[in-house]
Amino acid sequence: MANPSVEAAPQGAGDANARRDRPPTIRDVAELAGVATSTVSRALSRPERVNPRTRVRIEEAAAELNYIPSSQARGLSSGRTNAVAVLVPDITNPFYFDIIRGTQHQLKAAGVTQLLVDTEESSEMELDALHKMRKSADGFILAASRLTDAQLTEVSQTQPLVTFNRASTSAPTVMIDTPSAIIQALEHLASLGHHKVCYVAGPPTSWSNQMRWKVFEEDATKRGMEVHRIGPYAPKTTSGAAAADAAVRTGATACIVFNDLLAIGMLQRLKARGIRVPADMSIIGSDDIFGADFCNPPLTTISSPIEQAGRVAVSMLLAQLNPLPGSATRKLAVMPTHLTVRESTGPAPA
Amino acid sequence: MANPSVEAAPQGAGDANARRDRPPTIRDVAELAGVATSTVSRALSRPERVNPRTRVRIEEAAAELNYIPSSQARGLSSGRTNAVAVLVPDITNPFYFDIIRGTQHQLKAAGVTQLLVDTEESSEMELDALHKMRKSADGFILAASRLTDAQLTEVSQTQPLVTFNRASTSAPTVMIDTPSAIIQALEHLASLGHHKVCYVAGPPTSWSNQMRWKVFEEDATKRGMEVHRIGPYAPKTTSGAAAADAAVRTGATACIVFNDLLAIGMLQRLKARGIRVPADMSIIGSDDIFGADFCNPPLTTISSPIEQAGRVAVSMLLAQLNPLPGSATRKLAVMPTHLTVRESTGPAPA
DNA sequence: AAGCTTGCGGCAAGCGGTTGCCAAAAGTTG
DNA sequence: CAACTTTTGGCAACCGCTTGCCGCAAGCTT
Repeated sequence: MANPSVEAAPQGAGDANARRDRPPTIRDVAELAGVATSTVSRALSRPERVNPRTRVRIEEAAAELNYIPSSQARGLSSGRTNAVAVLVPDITNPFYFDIIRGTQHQLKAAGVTQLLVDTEESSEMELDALHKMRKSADGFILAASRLTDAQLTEVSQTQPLVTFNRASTSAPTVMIDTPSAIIQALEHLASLGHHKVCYVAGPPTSWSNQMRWKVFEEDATKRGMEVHRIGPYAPKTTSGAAAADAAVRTGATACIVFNDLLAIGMLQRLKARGIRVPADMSIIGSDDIFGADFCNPPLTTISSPIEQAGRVAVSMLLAQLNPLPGSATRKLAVMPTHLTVRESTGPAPA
Repeated sequence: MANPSVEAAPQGAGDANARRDRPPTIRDVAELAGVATSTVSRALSRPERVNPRTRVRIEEAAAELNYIPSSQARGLSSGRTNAVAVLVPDITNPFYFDIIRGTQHQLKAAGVTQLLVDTEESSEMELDALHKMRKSADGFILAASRLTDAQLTEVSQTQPLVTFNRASTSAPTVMIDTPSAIIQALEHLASLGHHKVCYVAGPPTSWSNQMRWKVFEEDATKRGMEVHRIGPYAPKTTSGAAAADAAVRTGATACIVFNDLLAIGMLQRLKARGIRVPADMSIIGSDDIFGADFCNPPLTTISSPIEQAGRVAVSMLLAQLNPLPGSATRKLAVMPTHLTVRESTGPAPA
């Protein structure tokens, strides 16, 4: 631009800004700007540390060369990777997609790379990932962690992390307000005249599963309902058939199901068996995943802003990584829930 | 293990393998094994280059220290990052979930990190990501790339990549056998007695959208059908309402829809308007995403092994990255498709 | 036994940045 | 204008690992 004649002779031997075959390094920029690499480095990462005039020169040089700092090298010397790992138990589960979406969004906004890991519902894989990636990520977001409290505590001492849907005394946490949700759901069922209710349990290692059951039992008992529990089931639609059959045998007229996947599976099975929902049995899912609104019948379910939860988790993690002097880091965020009533719940059969 | 007495005195001051506060480096391993760092490096990455006895010693030392090489450092010096970036136009779309799953799976199996990027349906963001990440990823998988042929060609000269669902002469590609699928779908409709068919178009920048329309028009015309086209629509359920209304106005009795998301949205709208599917109108989607089997009515759709496509894409990319002397790298993989007939298609209204 | 391979391991120079420390330059002050 | 403080920028030592090159020692050949 500034020197078209050079453009015209791109192969000039002594060309100062001759295109190297390799991408430009900080050294190229330094040379072009006539400063030392250290100055370039500072101009780019701590602009206030450098004279505005110099900075502008450097920025121009960088722009001209189309310079992009190597995150590898930066990571090596600074110890920071500018990446965050998000660990989910099952990438297959639409529920986690929402959270992944949230984290992805927020991380991207912060210019941080997301490293996605599927831990396959296994605490070993989770620990393993945590260990293996300790140098390649600045922090971790553990969605529905399968770790024990002790493991969690230990890990959180070494690496910055925030847990999602898994209470922890040691690490910041973002949670779904499950108790409130279950109570809302039971209230809804009670108002429809249901007396026999059944909790359809998910994975035993899931903390939120335990929570849900606990609140369910307490509150349903308090209401004088007959409470049943079946499970555990894998949180997949394919487990729904067995769950539906078992649920029917309990004699309950309404089920609160660990998650929507399972609930949708149950819906399918019930339909196949000719058991009408909600006329014969009401079903309440949890999570309001993609599909809950258009399955048949549309599923009454516990909704919460999962994607936003992902964003919040990222914010909390980033706050932990770059603590602002002023603000204390938040240790807990509870996401509100509400019951989205659709067509899978109705009056108890007479 | 080999020396329990040391175990018993973990705080011994002169302890050779005293726990450093920092994670062990290759130097620590070298020291413990009594060799040079270069030897450790080789023992770990090119085992045949080192004497079996030495190698064992090194491996033991590494295991004892719980050594994990820093991918950063490794990347810096070797130029390889052991990471692959997967670029999808919209992480929100369940279709891409399947492919992400596939790539994630296969990459993990190969010990490669997946870098997930949402390009937001924009070719600029795509180019940008491609550029910014050129040093942080060894290769790229471009799902449904929005780039022009020229851009694609240019990019593929600098970086190893494979495209998915986007033909390219310059880069290896894995494709869905769209023509066959569309023909199957039309055949299905023809056999049900439909004569007026409508293509509901997706994003104009989508190559597969163009392909689908092209084949649709050709084949439907050949069959003497009356062909309509509406759109473009954003490939989301929310666009389904407008699409449904427009489709009805065309007078067509059957629609082939760009993708399931849009199709499901149409289903909802048609139901709301009291237009029965399939009695009044038949709908065929594409992709067989999560939810297509349990929406109402269950969607007849074009299925293909998307997740497997993701795996294949990874294989092709890895083959490109580590070419085996023997085998030539495959330039094209076409994934088979079939029509999954469910309940959204039926005989043409009389 | 002398001369040659061959296998194995070490040396040291990077890879592309960051950063502590220091000196020169610039700005202040009396 | 000298003495002092504050900016500003350069030097150079890493960060942890890879790799080209070299030399030594053991195994072969004739």
